[in-house]
Amino acid sequence: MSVGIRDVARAAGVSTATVSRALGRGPVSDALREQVEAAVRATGYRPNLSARRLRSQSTQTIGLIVADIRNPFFTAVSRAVEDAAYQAGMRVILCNTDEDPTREAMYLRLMQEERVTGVIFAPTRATAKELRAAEIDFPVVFIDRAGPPGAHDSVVLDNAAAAAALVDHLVEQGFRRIGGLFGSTSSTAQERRAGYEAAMARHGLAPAGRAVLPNAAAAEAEATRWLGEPGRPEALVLSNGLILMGALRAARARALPVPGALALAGFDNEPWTDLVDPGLTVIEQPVAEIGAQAMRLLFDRLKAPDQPVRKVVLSGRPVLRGSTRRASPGPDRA
Amino acid sequence: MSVGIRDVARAAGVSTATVSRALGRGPVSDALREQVEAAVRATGYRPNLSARRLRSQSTQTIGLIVADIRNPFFTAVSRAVEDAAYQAGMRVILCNTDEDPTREAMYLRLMQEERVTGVIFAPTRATAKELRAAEIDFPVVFIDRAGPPGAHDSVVLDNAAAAAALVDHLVEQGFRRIGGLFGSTSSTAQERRAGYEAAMARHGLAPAGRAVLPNAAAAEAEATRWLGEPGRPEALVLSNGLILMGALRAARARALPVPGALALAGFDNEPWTDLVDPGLTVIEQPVAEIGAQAMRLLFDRLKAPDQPVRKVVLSGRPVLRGSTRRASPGPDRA
DNA sequence: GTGGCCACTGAAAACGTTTTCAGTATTTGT
DNA sequence: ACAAATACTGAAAACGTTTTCAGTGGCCAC
Repeated sequence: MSVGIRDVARAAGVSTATVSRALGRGPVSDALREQVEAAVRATGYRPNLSARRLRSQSTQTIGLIVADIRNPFFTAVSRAVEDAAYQAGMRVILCNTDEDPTREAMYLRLMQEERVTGVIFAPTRATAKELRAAEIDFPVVFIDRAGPPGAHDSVVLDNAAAAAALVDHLVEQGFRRIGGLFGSTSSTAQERRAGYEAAMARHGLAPAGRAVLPNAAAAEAEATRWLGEPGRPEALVLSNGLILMGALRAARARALPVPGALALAGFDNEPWTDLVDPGLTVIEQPVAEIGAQAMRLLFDRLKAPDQPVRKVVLSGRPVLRGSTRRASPGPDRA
Repeated sequence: MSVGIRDVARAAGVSTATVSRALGRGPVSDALREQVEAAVRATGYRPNLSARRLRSQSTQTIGLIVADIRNPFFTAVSRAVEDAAYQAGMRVILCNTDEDPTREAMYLRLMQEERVTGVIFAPTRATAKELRAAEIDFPVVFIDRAGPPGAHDSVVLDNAAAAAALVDHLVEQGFRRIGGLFGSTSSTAQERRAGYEAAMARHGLAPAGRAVLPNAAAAEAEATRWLGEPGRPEALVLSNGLILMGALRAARARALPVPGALALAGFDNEPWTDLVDPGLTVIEQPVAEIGAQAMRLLFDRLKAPDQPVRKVVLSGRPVLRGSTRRASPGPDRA
């Protein structure tokens, strides 16, 4: 049926071992190597990767486990990861957890069965906390979100600083009643909330943070509710692109002019954020860099399994747009 | 080192064959099945999928080859495909071709080596044309784009009708000098262009279509150039979401009010298209349905390899928004 | 009581490679 | 010129499963 290495060996008049070596990097004379290559062309041979993986005990496969590939942040990161992986001759298995710890556990088990070389993982807080390196047979690099210090390599944003930068900017623009809407499932959202609260405190303002499921629908619902309450915030900090979108929809639904009645500042410099009117002030994350760094951490870990755990912290870049423009001429400098 | 089926067999006091059957669906007595399950728990056994695939000659893996996962259309489709695949106990290998036939060929070869069960593929025109079923060992379902009739199963939009609907709408709104910007690499963009030209002809209008690489940057550059020319169009039809975004940026760059000086109508009802001002008129594609249908076609084909080739044609849903609102009070009804 | 069937089980082969091991021919060192 | 190292090669083992094949024992029908 399918042509195997035996057929190539027969066609080339050599042993299967020689064919294997000619295709790999074993020592083979130039003459035989050419014979083998000719035989490969003649037979149309394609190696069977399942067999190769089994015998060589090296799957050349990495798992990429994220919340939802439809979140543009993860889309971009995944593209970067895949590019790096294919370039290194590895495959990627992509899994969407929808922020569900049960599915996370299921996919981690699947990764075990796949005998993956390593995993890049954006875990929920629940899983990040309990995932001990001892339970799994492959290195894990946390991405976007970190676990307890020292457990796994990770590449994250300086979330607290980024959130604080947004608050500082809002305060500087004259806003005072600044609320925050943060994802409920990730450590990253928590850090952003902490950064927000610290900055508010530093300015002598009362923080008002709320947690929502990190998707646009939940964020819109919560924001719409909030904006209907008395004493509603005059500015909002939103902990990711989906929540930012939800908040913008809520402002539209409540017919609140931005930034006149409500200023918005969020995360993720998605392509549409400068197309809306006004443009949205956001923290731009270095998405490609995050993916590439994660792969680098993973490769380094594979090369040196016992080196100390590393945490790469990248900085966000504030992109200031109209959604946070000064509310009033800002007189209260005294 | 790692615990294998032999260890489980030893722990359970049975043969490896019995373990395999107990875990699969072979006939095993209840007593032994329980022993095996206990042994699995005790040893922490996880089957090795590489070995399983090799022996069973069934990889339970499908390839998904698209232009770029960062195109929201493909993002959404891929999520649907992956959900269906995992639900059926299959893995997905995702590949980005960037519309490059060389990369397409490379990934198709990779799919051969993976011995995938099937492939879902959004090919460039070049590859779609030359990909004969004889050359490959697995069924292929074309998605979003079709090849020559009868070669492969496919699920596509009724592109010509959708593009014509946009033209009809624009004409009805009083626009006459309607241009079109279409992707240069896919059969789908070509069909949309054909639909556009047919509709223009039907209305007695002169078509003015141009082709660009289907990405936002290229589209913006071309549109900006076009809008600077004398006799520039007063409306544009854009063949996908990226090109639509590029055109909107071009309008902004040229400071042309939409729809006052330029109406825009495009494809892909992405979340941001109703957040910009004015909202963008688009054809909404049933993205989840496309992914699900592709999987269904693939499974059907696997069950009945010799059934006639099928082509599923889905309809787009026009979503009319402000970007195509009547230019003038539309007096010329006579 | 015996033949036949059924339900279950284990030994061993098989999947398609890579890798080990042992060997041969050739080259190098002295 | 000879020992030793080097460069290459093939036979066979190994990777961890599933599947085939050949039972074994129990049960039923006669």
